[in-house]
Amino acid sequence: MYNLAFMSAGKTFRHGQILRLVSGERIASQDDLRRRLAQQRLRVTQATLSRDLHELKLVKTTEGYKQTAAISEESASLPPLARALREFLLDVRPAENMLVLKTPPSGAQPLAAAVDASKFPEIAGTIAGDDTVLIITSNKKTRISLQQKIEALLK
Amino acid sequence: MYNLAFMSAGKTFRHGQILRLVSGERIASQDDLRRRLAQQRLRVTQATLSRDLHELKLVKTTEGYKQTAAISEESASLPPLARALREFLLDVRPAENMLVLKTPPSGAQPLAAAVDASKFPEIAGTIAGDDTVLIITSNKKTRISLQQKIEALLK
DNA sequence: CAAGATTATACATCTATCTGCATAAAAATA
DNA sequence: TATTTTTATGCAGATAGATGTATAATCTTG
Repeated sequence: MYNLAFMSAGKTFRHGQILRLVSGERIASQDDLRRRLAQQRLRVTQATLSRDLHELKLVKTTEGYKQTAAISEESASLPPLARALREFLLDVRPAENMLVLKTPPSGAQPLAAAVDASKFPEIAGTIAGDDTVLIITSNKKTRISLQQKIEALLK
Repeated sequence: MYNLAFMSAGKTFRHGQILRLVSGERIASQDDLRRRLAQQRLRVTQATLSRDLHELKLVKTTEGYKQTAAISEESASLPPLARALREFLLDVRPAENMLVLKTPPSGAQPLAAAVDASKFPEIAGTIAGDDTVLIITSNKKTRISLQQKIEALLK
């Protein structure tokens, strides 16, 4: 069965198609976009597209919806830190003025990105491998402060 | 020993704590595990732990719940640490609660994998670049202890 | 084998996410 | 400004995942 509103191709795929469409042609309105997507059997309502465009940080220009060139790559859509922690964090290991976060394989980079984006004043820098994120703080006290904040996000 | 008083969180973090617990002590039953987790504020029922252990592919042995043979084989397929050290280690550089291992180009990743597999209790985490492995320990004393063990393996 | 201990699971609940519908809010246009 | 077009959002229903309860199934031990 295809797309009966709920179990369809999924939001992620739709987002990809939206990005493809807006980069290739002039999409003048959300209803325009709705019609173009419907042509490839992606049937959703304008309300959903309003939310999609917001999540994708697309803005309306005279050339139709476009990515904000400057911001397009990075800050586009990092999940909030609490979310990343819930998804990736396996263990927290304090070590003097550092904090080691353990993740499943391949989890360290996305978690580190979320940590970086949160811009904690305690953090001097982070380094991530495959399953390990190393957070460096200026001293032990700041590490404790940071650790408390991170632990608070887990509940 | 790492974290003492910890928080309640999602399934991922609980899984990480379960792995940490079973690798460090004998967990004889699911109720045992439940009690140990409860000590760090992770309160779940035996039913949930039954599901967790299945997802983590932990099996009950006379030594308590442990990783399966499949994963044991994988870690067994890694060269023993002593061998990796002899093959790759160029220099050992202590730095407070850290130990920096220098290797020839491309030597850091395999050496770090061997270090990880050895599961030293002193190690909070490791991060490897191309010719440098950074090992984080909880404090200077544990770093000294680890350093002695590693240097002993070189003889 | 029987009794107790341990583990697995069917079912219901709770929560989070996604979506459509209806409509409010805002923007564009006449 | 009034009307029309476009976009945003409150609300409710659907779905999926996680978990507790109760209980069934299995294992251990005497």
